Amino acid sequence: MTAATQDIKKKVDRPRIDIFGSQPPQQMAGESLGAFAYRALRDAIRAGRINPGAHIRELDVAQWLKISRTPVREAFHRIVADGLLTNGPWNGVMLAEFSQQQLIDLYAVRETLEGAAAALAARNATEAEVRLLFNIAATEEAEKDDPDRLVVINAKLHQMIYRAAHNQFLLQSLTVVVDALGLLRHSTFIIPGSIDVARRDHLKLITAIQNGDPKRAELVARRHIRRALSMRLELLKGGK
Amino acid sequence: MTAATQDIKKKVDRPRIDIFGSQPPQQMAGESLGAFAYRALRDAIRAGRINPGAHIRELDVAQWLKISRTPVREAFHRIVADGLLTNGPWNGVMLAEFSQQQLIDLYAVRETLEGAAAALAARNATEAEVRLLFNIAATEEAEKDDPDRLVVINAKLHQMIYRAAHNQFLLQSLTVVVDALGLLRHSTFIIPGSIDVARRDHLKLITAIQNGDPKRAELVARRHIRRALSMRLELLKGGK
DNA sequence: CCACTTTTTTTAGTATACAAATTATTGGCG
DNA sequence: CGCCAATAATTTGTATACTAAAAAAAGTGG
Repeated sequence: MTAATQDIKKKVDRPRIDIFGSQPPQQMAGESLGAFAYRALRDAIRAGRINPGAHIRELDVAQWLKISRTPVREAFHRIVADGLLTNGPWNGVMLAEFSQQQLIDLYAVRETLEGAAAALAARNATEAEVRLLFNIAATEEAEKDDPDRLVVINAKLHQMIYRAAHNQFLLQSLTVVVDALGLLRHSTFIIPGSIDVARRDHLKLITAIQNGDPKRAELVARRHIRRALSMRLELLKGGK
Repeated sequence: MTAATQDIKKKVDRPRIDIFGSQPPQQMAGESLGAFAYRALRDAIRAGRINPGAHIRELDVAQWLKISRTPVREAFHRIVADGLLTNGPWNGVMLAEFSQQQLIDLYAVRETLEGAAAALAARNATEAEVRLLFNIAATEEAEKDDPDRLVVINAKLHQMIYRAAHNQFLLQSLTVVVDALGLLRHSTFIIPGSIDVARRDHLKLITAIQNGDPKRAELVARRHIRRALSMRLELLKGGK
């Protein structure tokens, strides 16, 4: 081991998670504590209440949720498997954070899978599903001035396309990738004009699906994701 | 809930796993018991020592490995996340088994991802990696009469291509899919002629990668997987 | 004041005891 | 004999106590 490596290993600081003053969610009926802890942690992560790189301690989470460590550990393992948590340089888990290269790689996988989903949706979507897609697109149009809400609608739209592909494994793989990307704090919708571009992409994509045109659907979907990546990178360049 | 559904739920038989008379593996140095249990279970699954659909009990596994239930549960959760174990119709886990449609879906995802991996490998593979690929192909040629060994070599070759793509997330997604397919008992190499076809595919694929031709690499890879699926389905038709 | 060692504290790993839920068994009753 | 209820046995879910390992803090000698 080189001296430099040792230095790195010694100098890592592991800020304690500060974010657990917030109200914990409540356990739903028929939900095991393990599932509850899993949901609570994922929600906290999605909501951006945990800093990337922070050391997340079993006991802190257990006390936050007022349960024992056992179900918390279960939740930890599941989320590590999801790729949202990762084993830190020390022993214990931390919130994953991605380098720029990792971001590019992640988007490459997403482009591939979204393309496949779009093509499959063009083949397999039912009429009802197509109608639902247009409904969501209409909502998007209606809410075009509320970026926060658009993020949710956008996620729902994509999720619906994955469903329309009628392939559970594709859905699963895509969910993993998209969840990982959900770790990124700021939405790209704050970039001027990006909202309109995305909306036009969505309409073209849904139309291709309606027409049963897999080739075109795949093309549009892939271009849509490539655009999303370039916007993401632009955000990064401009000081996070 | 319909009457039929109830019937199904009541009539499921849940054979106990019988397979645990075998010698358990040994814990490696520096390996936690949780990791040990994970490895032991995965090995048992890969080796086909567990029947699909059998109810796998925490206590049985714990006693088999002579450890407590706690690390066994950890292993269970991880393998469930991998998709190799699944929650049975009752409460508890069982070895996953796929319907024909699920098989087709799984291969569809694999085709997409393998195609992407091949294309990326054509772009990103280093000279050393290409050399290694040709080495493995040579081994394949040398061992062409030993189907059992070929299964291993084949897996190694594909794994090497995934690596050569230099995209950790693609590698991850592919590993999940390929592992799930590894649950299928019999290799398609027992089909006469399949070995030669596969070998030719591999050579074409590696050559395309060497030439830095992503388009062709993707095409060859996708065709290779489609062929693998049709052989798999043929096996299924012929009475498992 | 700094490098190094020792002690203390913290944290994750594991075992076990117990609770809750589910499944199997038994014993009636028509 | 078959169906249902009541009870017993099994199995998973959760909490807690303990162990081992790692990190932080406090000493110690230069």
